[in-house]
Amino acid sequence: MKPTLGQYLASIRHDRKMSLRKVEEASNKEVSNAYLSQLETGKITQPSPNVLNTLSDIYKIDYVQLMELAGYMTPTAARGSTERHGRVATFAEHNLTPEEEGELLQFLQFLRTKK
Amino acid sequence: MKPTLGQYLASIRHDRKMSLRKVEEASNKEVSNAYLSQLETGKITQPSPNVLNTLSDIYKIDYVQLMELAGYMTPTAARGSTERHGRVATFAEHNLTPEEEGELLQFLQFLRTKK
DNA sequence: ATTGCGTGCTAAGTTTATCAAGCACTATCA
DNA sequence: TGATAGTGCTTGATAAACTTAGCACGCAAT
Repeated sequence: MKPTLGQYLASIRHDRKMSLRKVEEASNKEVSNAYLSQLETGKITQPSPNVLNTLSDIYKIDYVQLMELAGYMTPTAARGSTERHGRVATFAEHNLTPEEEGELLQFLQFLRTKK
Repeated sequence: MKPTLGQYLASIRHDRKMSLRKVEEASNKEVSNAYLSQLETGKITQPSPNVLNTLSDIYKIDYVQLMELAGYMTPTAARGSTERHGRVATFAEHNLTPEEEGELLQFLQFLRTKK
């Protein structure tokens, strides 16, 4: 299953070690903690681009990436550029430790050998 | 002075000499004529990016411009679009499928919550 | 124990985009 | 005239985004 917007937002927030209310505060109340929770638990799947923008701002992640995860047309996608897989959720934003990197690689091997 | 989204859409449609129902048809019913009317008369100010995309497609106008007129943040306006994390994405060269990305993300979350 | 805070989450409400149906008007043509 | 079809627009309903208030838990210190 392709990562959902909620999954991705949650994983990023955990990586940044921020609480829901911290993010709310960092957004100047533009995004309430309750709303963020609904986003991360998948109860809301298509937040307004403005919300996505403030989140990408806080987390320092790519805005267009969030737009794509939310199922919105993006300017690059609109130009008919082929959407290559692997471009959506690179793990560069997750501040992986070397240990985690190793575990993930191992898990990836497992995934691919079992196929 | 910048026109409103509705004004702009209406002027473009008139220029293209299309009726509301023609546009509806050209969009494969993705945009109803009733909805378009409300858009042009300013009763709806923030249509979904997907709607804007199909309209920009039909009228052959710039998608990003419509996004801006609708009051949405655009990738070029959002800072960090030129930045693009300089760090190497560890898994970038692994050609991950969306499915694999999802599984890896989930696994990473598991790794971090078990600590 | 209990006060108190921080955590994520939910329940119920308001607002808004979106659709289907249909109205009022005009023009065309029998 | 009357029928038909095209025009923009409105109305009423629904779904989904968003808000506000508050719950329930865990945890630390009193």
